[in-house]
Amino acid sequence: MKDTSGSGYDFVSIQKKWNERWEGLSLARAEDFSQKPKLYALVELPYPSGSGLHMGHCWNYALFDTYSRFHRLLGYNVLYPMGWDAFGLPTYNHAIKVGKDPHEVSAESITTFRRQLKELGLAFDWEREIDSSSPEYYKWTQWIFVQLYEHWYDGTFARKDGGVGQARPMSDLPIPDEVRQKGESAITEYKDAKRLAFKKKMPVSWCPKCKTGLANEEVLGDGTHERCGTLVEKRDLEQWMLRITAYAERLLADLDTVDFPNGVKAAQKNWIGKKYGVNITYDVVTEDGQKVSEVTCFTSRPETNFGATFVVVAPEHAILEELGQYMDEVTKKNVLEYKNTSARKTKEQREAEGKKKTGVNTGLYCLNQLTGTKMPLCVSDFVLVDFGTGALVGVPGHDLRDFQFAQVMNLPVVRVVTTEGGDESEITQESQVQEESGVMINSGFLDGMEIHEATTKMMDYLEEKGWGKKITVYRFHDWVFSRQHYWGEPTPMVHCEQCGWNPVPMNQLPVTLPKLADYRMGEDGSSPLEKADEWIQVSCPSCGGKARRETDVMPNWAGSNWYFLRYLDPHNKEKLVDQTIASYWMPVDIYYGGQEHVTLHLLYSRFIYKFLSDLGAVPGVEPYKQRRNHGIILGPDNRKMSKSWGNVVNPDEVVGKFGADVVRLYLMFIGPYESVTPWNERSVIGVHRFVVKLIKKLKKECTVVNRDKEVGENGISIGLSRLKQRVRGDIVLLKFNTIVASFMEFLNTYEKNPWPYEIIKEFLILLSPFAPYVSEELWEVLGEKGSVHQQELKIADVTQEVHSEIDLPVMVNGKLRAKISVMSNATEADVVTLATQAAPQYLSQGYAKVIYVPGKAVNFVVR
RNA sequence: GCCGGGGUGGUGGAAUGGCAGACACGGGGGACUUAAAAUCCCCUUCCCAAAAGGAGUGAGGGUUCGACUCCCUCCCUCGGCACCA
Repeated sequence: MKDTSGSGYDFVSIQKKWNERWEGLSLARAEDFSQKPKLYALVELPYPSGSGLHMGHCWNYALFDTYSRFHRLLGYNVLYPMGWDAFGLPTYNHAIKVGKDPHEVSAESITTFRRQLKELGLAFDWEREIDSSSPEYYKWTQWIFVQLYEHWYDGTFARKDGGVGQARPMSDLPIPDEVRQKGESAITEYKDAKRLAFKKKMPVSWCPKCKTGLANEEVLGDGTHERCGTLVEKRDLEQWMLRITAYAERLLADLDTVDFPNGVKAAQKNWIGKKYGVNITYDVVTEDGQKVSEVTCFTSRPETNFGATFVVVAPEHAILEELGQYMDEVTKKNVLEYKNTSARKTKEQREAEGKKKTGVNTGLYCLNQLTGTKMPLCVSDFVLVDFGTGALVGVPGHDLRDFQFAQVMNLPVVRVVTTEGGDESEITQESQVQEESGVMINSGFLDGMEIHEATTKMMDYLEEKGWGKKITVYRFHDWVFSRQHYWGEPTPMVHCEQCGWNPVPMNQLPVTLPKLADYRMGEDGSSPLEKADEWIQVSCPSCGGKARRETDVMPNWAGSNWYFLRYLDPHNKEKLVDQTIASYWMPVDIYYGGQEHVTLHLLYSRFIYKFLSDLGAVPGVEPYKQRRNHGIILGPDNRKMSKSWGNVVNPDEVVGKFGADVVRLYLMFIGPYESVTPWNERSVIGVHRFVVKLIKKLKKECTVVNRDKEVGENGISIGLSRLKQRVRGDIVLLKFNTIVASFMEFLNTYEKNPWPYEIIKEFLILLSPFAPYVSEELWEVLGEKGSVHQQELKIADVTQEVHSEIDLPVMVNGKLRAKISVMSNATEADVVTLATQAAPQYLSQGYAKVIYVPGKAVNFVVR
């Protein structure tokens, strides 16, 4: 395809020539504090993998390269940066596979990526390039961690911006007297329980293939690791955790202030899963009524509590151990066995069980204060230990799952809500279980009330009596922030036998990742850094005694949480980012990235930004003003591109075959920016034809061009001004596909017309963000000096548009019957007269009414 | 089950209250050529032999002079969440 057809399009030498010439021009340099309006356009930074750039990257970056270039032409100070999310599992796994040092593998991949991006003609501000795995960068990732460790969340603190809740230094943490009285270790324990970064032993998801713990967000709905597809297990591990749940309320509320797609907002709300309800505490009693403990149940529907007949706790619930002493030996054994069996159940087994609940009775009871009855206390794995309190109060008459459990366990069912029509019959089957509507009965002071009205009444009542406490619970959890592998930021913490955990002092950051002879993971899941003896041994920052470094590293999200801030001030040695520079550029005006990051990166980085905002380190409270998700480019066979399908389209190959401009234009033309569309080489050829035709036409026009030729008010001039309007309107909406169509339409329409010099010049400026090489080449052919990319794009105001002759549809009762040709500013009377003549056969009986919408249509209403 | 997208020719897709199918692919016919490739011209939603005409944007109803577009009911499909109390 390399100019074999005599097309005059030798893209190889054109690209080579301009890549060299552009090198010194800094076409994409963003200037801090420029008087021009700023535009921060951000694309997700890639993790550089061994296989090179994939088509999805190209799509993502080419579209926003065009967006950025276009705004530069309009006079914006545009920041469009690029960097490398080089830490993390993909690079690490690849290094292990090829048996090299991850440092080396990562550097090689970055070199490939950078070359490929440049060959696509992407104009990034390379002076701001960052690498999350470089010590200069991860010094600040570690600094953020230390700050989290050194802060606690005050949920009642009145913020400057009028909101409530803020992170505050540990030194401001009030220590309650009862804690103080217990002494130093109690105070330390109390403090540790409040920190935003804290260590906790807990069951975490564990990937047996990657041999590391995972955050809940990294485990897919089917229970597999989102990176490698392996079924995850649960393991008890000591992990560093980040208290993201402290920010739940603000993460939810501030969604209303940003321009994100509905789906993204909904997914984040779903993920956070806020629920309002009440925690009711019940006395646990033995058969003969002796109180032995208490259990707290969360419920969002307390109004049905007169119908509560049992309490169920999760098999892992801590209370069971304590209650063991009050159970007989057989019961105790049953409970333990049940716990072990359910721990071994896979997700599939649970799903297969479906409605068929399982459980055991503890022989103990909970006292229902409302009815004075003793409710059996049971154990079942349909109760989740990590939602609410891990215990629930069963109302089998009005909750389907409770009913199913009652059936299996032979527990009584009491009706407290009537079905439609006032049905008060006994509930004996699932279909009778009423959850959403009805009137209260058998419920004392609630009788006669509509069910939802009774909810608040009951909450108030329980609180008044001191039996319950209103509470908001969240579905999501604190963020597991430790990984037992090598290729990540070392966690900047030191453990001393005497003083416990201490953060590495600021002046000793970064804690650099040591090189290892063998950087593979231990078979037992131990961190590879355990092998770095010298590195581990340090003196305690607090007492100077012997201490050990933390050997777990941070997850791959750690570096990408805040990377968009480092682009602003990439070489700052004193601070993460200079406040005044950040105030100039932030927030990110538009952020374009993948749907898969919605509850991962996008939520995490909003959390970290809010924390940094609490520290006063960054302006505002939200990092991204506008977010758009890109779609997916499928293989030509309509399946997801994958090596196993053999349907991967390699960017190097297509750029080599068609040239960068054609690939860029095709990526825009392929469909809407968020669509899921197959790659179609036939369609690439369509775009190639357009480019060749354009070059042919313009080269011809350039040689016959007469610089004095009048532009005048001819068709092509009006056509070009309309094209400009369309391009400008569509680029704001990211409708790149229709823009390319408009360019094609323009060429088709005016292919036979002469193109005056001024028209060619303006056309090339308009085209330059879309096809940077071709337009620059033709700019030179035209005899222009300088770069087409440094010109100013002038777009006239819509109102100044010249009136011209247009086709106007003539409709009768909304049906198209004729067309007339009128001036776009013609008077209604003239239009109606013309229209009447155009469709006489439909108007012979006269008409009742005429509606004229200038420029759109004229419609006669005939009755 | 809940939440969020989407459903338009043979295909990717245009049109967000005013000419349905822009633009492109594919297909058909023709020109050029010894031939092929490339290129150029014409046709290409469906029904009817054609014209005239009619039907038509997942289905049904509604609002409107006028609906792919707005409202209601339903179906299908993709994505997120889900034994979440």
